[in-house]
Amino acid sequence: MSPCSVADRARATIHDVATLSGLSICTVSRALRGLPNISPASQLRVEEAAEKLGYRASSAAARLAGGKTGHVAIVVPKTTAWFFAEAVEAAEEALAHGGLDSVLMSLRGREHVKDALFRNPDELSERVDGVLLLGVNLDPVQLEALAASKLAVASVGLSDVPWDNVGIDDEAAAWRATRHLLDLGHWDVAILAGNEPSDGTVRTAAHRQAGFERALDDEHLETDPDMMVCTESTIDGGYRAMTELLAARRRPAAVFSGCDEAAFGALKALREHGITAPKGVSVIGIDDHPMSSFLGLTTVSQPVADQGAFAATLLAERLDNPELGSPPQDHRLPTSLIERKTTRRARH
Amino acid sequence: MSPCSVADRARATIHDVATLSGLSICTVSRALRGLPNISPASQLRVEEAAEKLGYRASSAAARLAGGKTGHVAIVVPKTTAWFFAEAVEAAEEALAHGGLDSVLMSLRGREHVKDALFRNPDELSERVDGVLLLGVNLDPVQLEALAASKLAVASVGLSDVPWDNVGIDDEAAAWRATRHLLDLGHWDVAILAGNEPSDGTVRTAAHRQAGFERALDDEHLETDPDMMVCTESTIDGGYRAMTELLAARRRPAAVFSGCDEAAFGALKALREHGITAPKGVSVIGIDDHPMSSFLGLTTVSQPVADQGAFAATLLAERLDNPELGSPPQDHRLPTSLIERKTTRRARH
DNA sequence: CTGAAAGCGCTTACAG
DNA sequence: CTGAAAGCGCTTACAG
Repeated sequence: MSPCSVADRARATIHDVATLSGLSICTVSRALRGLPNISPASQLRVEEAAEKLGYRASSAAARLAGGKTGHVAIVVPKTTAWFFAEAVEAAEEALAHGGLDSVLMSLRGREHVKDALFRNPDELSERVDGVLLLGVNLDPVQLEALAASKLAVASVGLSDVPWDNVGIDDEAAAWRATRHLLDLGHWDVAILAGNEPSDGTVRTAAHRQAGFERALDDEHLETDPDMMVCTESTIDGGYRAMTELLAARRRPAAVFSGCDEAAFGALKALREHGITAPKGVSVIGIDDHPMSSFLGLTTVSQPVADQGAFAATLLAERLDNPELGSPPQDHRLPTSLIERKTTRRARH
Repeated sequence: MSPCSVADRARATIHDVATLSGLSICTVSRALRGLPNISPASQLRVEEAAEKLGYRASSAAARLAGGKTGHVAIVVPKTTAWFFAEAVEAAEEALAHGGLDSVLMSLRGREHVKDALFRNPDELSERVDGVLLLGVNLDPVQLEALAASKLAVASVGLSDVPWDNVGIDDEAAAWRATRHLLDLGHWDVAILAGNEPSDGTVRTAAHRQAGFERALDDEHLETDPDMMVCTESTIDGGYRAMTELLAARRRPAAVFSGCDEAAFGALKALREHGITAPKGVSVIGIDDHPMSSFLGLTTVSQPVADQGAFAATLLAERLDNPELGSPPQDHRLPTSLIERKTTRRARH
């Protein structure tokens, strides 16, 4: 029996690479991690030896010795909503590209889970090197605790946050959507606005509502309180909101929904009242949900996968260069109006 | 300055627990892991000391020494499809319950990623203790390599697989759906069948087609080749398939779609031909996609979250008791017919 | 039932 | 530019 047949050859360790390259494990370690102070010749020999042996550092050992886990937590309110599923997928790909494993943590609306995670980030930093927050609404206490921790952080869709963030300009997107309605000659427009706490890191609904109001204001139009209804950002929420609007008040000429899913529900409520868009009323949303093209919903689209990938990349970069002292940035990706079949010109 | 103020107290190690309890770290280690041969008194002292110190074992150290990672890979074709997002969410929750971190790995249809992952499971087992496969189609070579590895494996939605699997009885679900059409008096029924390789671990489409054929056979009806069209299991796939069916052949009285999303596409194609369900034709799907209730689609529902949670639990149990020699089992969860608005009795 | 010792595979100062 | 040594916090035989 050969003592080192391929079959029973164990995984190569840093010692094997050191032996083969004729250098110390210490030098090997430095060479492999791209640290300075290595002669080009040594660098080359190490790389060749590692290559030949198919060497891959043990993340457990590296972590124990160096305090790195090679893992990043992707935290989402839930994975089942389209936006998060899409962003998670793109983020996971970007992180994998950087050699990082993605540990998925879904909050599922259970506040105690969120609190357990963020009240004491030290325990989290035992498990991961960094945290990618996707639309996670942190209260001020959680925000502060996380910012004070040693974890690297990046996020998608948050506001006023002391780390890299990627999102869209929600105010501008809502303005654009409302502007489209106005341009079509609809002056009597309702808004289905989202609900959210006012002291959290997620301010999407507030910004979209602000954009709506600014668009009206541009035309010196007042926002009619009767034409604003708050709702959950779901099909059911939109359905209930639209039903309420139709039941208690007069019919608007157009409806701006803060998100596509609520717009779906609104369309359904309208249909049940014998009103079809765009004939009876024009409807527009924001997001470009996959179902929107199927249903013909006019909307303002946002690049979801891009946001997830971008934020993940920023996080991976910070992790790679911890000394990188560049200040955190807030990136706003472009959105665009997609005209489909639920909006049309008013007939006065 | 107190040398051990709360602020600068480092994380407690096994040594601290040993010191406080007056036992060796070895005994502490055994007690904490629930190994036998510990006196009740020692057990108690260890637990108290650990509790008082807020001790939590370092997973990196445990892994390095013991070869356990405390991580499980959740592998999916993509996270963005409803089914997978839902199953992932439930699986992650169940795994977290068992103290396991979920590492998400999305294949995104890139065969080379799948191959890299499963051709050499040893590298994967460097990163995780177990693998949860959600609807992942392995070819025979990949299947064998994974089965031969030291990784614990469980899956959702696979067939003929040498590890614990959870799914539904696809053949029965399709039979039930088709039976419903037949019971309504529709004898001329078409099928929108899914595409899939015939040598893989995912046999959903084949089983659903078999169920369809058996239902017809029960009535001594032949499956008309003109009434069967293969398609991707997506909205677009269903749309194209239905369009094709309508263009080249006669109009069926009813349509059984192998999945709800394809049924959505079929509905759209029908509408574009001026046909609305259930008036012109009855349409039924399988899945109970979230949009199905919105669209009023009659379907056979399957419990997606339950499947994910169940499989994850089975995996966690195997990981907890590696000596557990019980043979792998195939669990089939119940489905049920949900009548909505796209099917109705035939008028002869 | 319990403990001393070796070792998992790396990284980190520190010396040279 | 390079290496010897210590150590990260556990677990695993082995001995008692």
